[in-house]
Formats: sequence, structure tokens, C-alpha cells
Amino acid sequence: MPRKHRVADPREQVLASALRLFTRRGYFNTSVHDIARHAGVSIGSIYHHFRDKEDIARSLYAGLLAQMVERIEAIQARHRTTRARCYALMEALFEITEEEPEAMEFMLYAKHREFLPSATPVCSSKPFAMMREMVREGMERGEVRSMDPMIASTCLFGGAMRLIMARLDRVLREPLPSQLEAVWVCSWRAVAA
Amino acid sequence: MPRKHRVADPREQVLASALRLFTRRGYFNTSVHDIARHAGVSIGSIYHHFRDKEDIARSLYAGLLAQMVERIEAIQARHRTTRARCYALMEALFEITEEEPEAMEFMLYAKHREFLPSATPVCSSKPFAMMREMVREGMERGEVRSMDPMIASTCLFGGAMRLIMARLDRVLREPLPSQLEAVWVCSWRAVAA
DNA sequence: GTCTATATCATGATAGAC
DNA sequence: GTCTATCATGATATAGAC
Repeated sequence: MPRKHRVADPREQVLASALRLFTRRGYFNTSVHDIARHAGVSIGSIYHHFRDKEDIARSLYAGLLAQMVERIEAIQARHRTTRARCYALMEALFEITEEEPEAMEFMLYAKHREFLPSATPVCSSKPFAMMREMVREGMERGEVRSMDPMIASTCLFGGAMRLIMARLDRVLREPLPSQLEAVWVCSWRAVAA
Repeated sequence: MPRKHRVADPREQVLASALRLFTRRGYFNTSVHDIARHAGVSIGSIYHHFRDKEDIARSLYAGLLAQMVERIEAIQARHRTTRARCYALMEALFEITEEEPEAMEFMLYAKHREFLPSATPVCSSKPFAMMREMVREGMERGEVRSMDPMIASTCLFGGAMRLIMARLDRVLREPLPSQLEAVWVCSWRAVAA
């Protein structure tokens, strides 16, 4: 849905269009001209707001990660036990996937190293680090069996993450929230003390 | 390691070079000239053996999936119980990741939809279907709790798959086989009857 | 079957008027 | 800050000799 003439906030409009086009066709199948057309701005305007094409992707990625960090912090503020926090996080991940699949896909599934050489892989981004820390705390409290925190968080959230990927790939038909209980039971069993 | 002059089987040599370059730099950051140079053959030779660049990726992908299917069949032939089969499969996946990380990465991590519009997503490929079927059989035998087979197989292998991804991203330091027991205990707990 | 040389084209990025 | 017009590069793919 390309905007026709003037655009309120060109920068945001460009980021929104880039997110859509990058996830639909991929980064390399999307030209800066495509983004300009879709966003309803000119090439010149884009290059005024962003250094280059890579900078668009970088800004997008940073913004989405920051949003994610905020959500995790909100969850940590609302719940105290590790079990409740992890459940709420899994629920949130499923909801975000349904409501903003493109955001989720860009964060998770895009191979950022291909077009963001400087960016660290997703697994080592702050949100993932927070998930690992959450699980590590659970071990201290005796809620989670004692083991390597990396293994524990991967096993706890791995099923959910793979299911999210399957959903993004349209391999899974049912909306994720309807599967939450089943997945949670399996996931928590995997690591519960 | 580009070969200097004549090459035994140019087709195989091209596929091997493509696998290396695609995984190191990404599909779109690799030109056909790069592949030619690395494989020690000419552009003309490449276009004699392959229809176009996409055809190289397609052949590579199909070959790797076929190999994977063979390995799974071998495991099914060697083991009878679902538990033993799944364990052997996880072990094999970990070993393959260490021994042929590029093959694993190309199959799993590359976003094939970007450059293989016709290919189905990895999750719906034959090896993944075989994994789901393996788990479904386990339910009939009473080894695995009764639930949606898609959920069960995702929860059973999700942790291992995510760990493989973390290893390919060099986020995980330790070789995967050394983590096998810990991951297996968690994974089997998740779905065991 | 393999090679070199080349056609064709799209893309990222810039210049410079308004 | 936004726009149009344009440049320069490097890619895919082909032609045609050997």
C-alpha cells in the first residue's frame, strides 16, 4: 500500500516499507527504488535520512530489538517466579508472531550476516541474553534443574521458537496462541526441577 | 582452495565451491564469477552444466536433502524403538553439524525462499516430515504422550535444532556432541509418556 | 565440453535544482 | 528536506572460437 503524495514521517514510512518488502521478497530482491516507490518518497529523500541501504536494515533491526527488550522488561516487572515469567514470555512471543509476523520474521529468520556484517547473530542479541539470564535465575531459585544455562534456555524455548518459524513459513496452520498450553507443558517439563 | 587447472568432475567441483561460498558470504554476495574462480573452471563451463545461478543452488539443496533422507533411513533400519531412533537422530545431527557445518547451514539456515522461490520451506521438506512421522509412531506405541504430532516433534527436536543454529552462528563454544546427553535428557522429558 | 570476450541490464549511490 | 536525472559499477547470461 504505497502512500500517494506527502508522508507524515518519511523516516518511519521508509522503515515500515522496508520491513514489508524485506520480509516478502528478501533484502537482496528489494531495491532502494522499490522502497522509495512503496513508501511514497523519493530516492533522494531516502539517502538524506539513511547513509545507505544497509543503514536502513540496521536501523530496522535495532529498533525491533529495542522493542523486544522493552516487552521482556515489562514481563519481568509483572511476574516474579521464573515459571510465570517464562510462560508470559512464550505467550507474548506467540502473540507478536500473529500480530506482527513481519517484525518477528525480520528479527528471527533473516540471515543478518548476509547484509549486516557488523551485526551479531540473533542468538547473541540482547533479548536472547535476557532469556538465558531469566532461566539462570530459575536455577538459583530451584525452579529449574541445574545445568548449563545455555542448554536450559535453548531447551525451554527451542520448541516454541521452532514452532514460530514453522508458523512464519506457513507450515503450521493453526494460530500459535491456540497451541500455547500444549507447547508450554512440554517445554516446562524439559527443564523443571 | 581453488583448483588450478583441470578438474576431475567439474559439476561436483562447482557444487562444492558454491556450498562454501554461499555459506560464507551468502548467495547474493557470491557471483557466478566467484564460483568459477573458486572451482577452477570457466563461466562457460558452469553455464554448460547448470541452467542458471539458481539452478546451482537448487541442485545443491536437493542433493543435501537426499543425503539427509538416506541417513535417517539408515537410522530407522538400525533401531526399533522410537526413543532409540530419536536419540540416534539427534546424535547424527550433532555429528553432521561438526563435520559438515556448511552442509548443515545451507540446509537449515539459508532462507531458500529468497533465492529458491519454488522450493518449499525447510520445515516441510522430507527429512522434517520423516522426523514428525517418527514421533507419531512413538505415540501409537505409547512411548510418546498423545498430542499433535507437529507439536511433539517440534518440542522433541526444537532444543537440538536451536542449539545447532547457535553452534553454526559460533555462539556456542563447545562441540555439540559433548552436549548431547544434557540436551537429550531435557528433550525426551518434554514428550515422553 | 571448455574457454574468452562481450552484450545487456539493474542497482546503489550522487549531483544539484528547487 | 525533497525531488528528478544521471552516473558508474558489477552482475547474469550468451556467443562463438577452439
